[in-house]
Amino acid sequence: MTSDVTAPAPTPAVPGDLGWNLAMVLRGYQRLQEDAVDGLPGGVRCYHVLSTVIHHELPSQQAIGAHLAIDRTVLTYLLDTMVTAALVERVPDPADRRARKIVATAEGVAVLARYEERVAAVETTILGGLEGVDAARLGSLLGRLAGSVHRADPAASPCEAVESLDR
Amino acid sequence: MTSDVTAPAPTPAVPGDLGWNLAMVLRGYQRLQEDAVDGLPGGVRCYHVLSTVIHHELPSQQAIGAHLAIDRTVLTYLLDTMVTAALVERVPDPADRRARKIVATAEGVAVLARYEERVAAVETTILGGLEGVDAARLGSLLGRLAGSVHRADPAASPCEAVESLDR
DNA sequence: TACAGATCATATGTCTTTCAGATTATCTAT
DNA sequence: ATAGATAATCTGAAAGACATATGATCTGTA
Repeated sequence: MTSDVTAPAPTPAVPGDLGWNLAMVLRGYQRLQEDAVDGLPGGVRCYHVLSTVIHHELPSQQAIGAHLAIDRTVLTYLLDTMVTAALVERVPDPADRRARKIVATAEGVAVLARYEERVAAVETTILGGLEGVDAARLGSLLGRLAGSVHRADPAASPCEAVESLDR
Repeated sequence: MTSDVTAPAPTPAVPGDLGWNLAMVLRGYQRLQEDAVDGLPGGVRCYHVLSTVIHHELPSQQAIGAHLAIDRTVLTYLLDTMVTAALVERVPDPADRRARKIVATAEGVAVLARYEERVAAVETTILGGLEGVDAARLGSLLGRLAGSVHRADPAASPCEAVESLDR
């Protein structure tokens, strides 16, 4: 099997394989991630939210939910557990008192840093199925594709909020 | 600390981005696919099952369920709807009368052929965010990675059954 | 100012989906 | 022939997602 891919198989052999491959990889990734975030209240989603809060400073819960495709009603009680765990705080936005900005506590920042190492290890493990250069290539391609998908569907993520960090 | 491997950005900037990218692409894919399989009883999963039945001739429901990560109890009534729709039949395996081999009817084959065009179009659309060569490369890399993930976790898919087609 | 409509977070109830356990029939091995 | 394991099915309980309704607030308009 050579890896020159130009001519022979531009599309996977069977329609649907792309989805199967994506799902397979994502499933393996999530399984490892579940172990990696053990101890975090709220599980994987807590990690996602915490990471989002710290790395993209989104202005409202709604923006976070849209970014992660988490329903607002679900996000409410997910944040409850995170506030209880003292990872984040709900700060009323002075500019818009309906909205609450979610900010990480000092402990939240520390906790995220600790778990990011483990998640990074998970990614390394998953990508370990490919050689270094290919892994990097896949990451890059996937990132570009995700960006295009994200752009193609503004409904999934309100770009206003993300835009500032999107490039 | 140690994640600087070879190139400037082999790993996404933030741990978790890989998962976010995967989820984003998969979500976009599935959304399009849901429209594409409109009219198929049982939705996307029906397509998956039908495709699996026809392309990989697995010996039992259990093998199908493992391959697609569908719970056996769920598969039972999913197959019910497909049998009702005359897409597949449950054929008692003469070699093992506990097991039922799921075979597609002539109509099932025809229906799948029809929908495969639409799903292929979906994949083309999704991959349209990349240029041709890159799309092919991504497909190839993803396939290899999925294979490695699949092999790393024998629990998710009983390899006996799939092995013959897994090349 | 006053009002209407829209928006953010939350609370509540419904509804689908998932999952564990028990059941029946069958296979395998001793 | 008997015991234990396995394939499919059935049942009920638990979890999760989703739509809807509510209270507070913002925006625009007259």
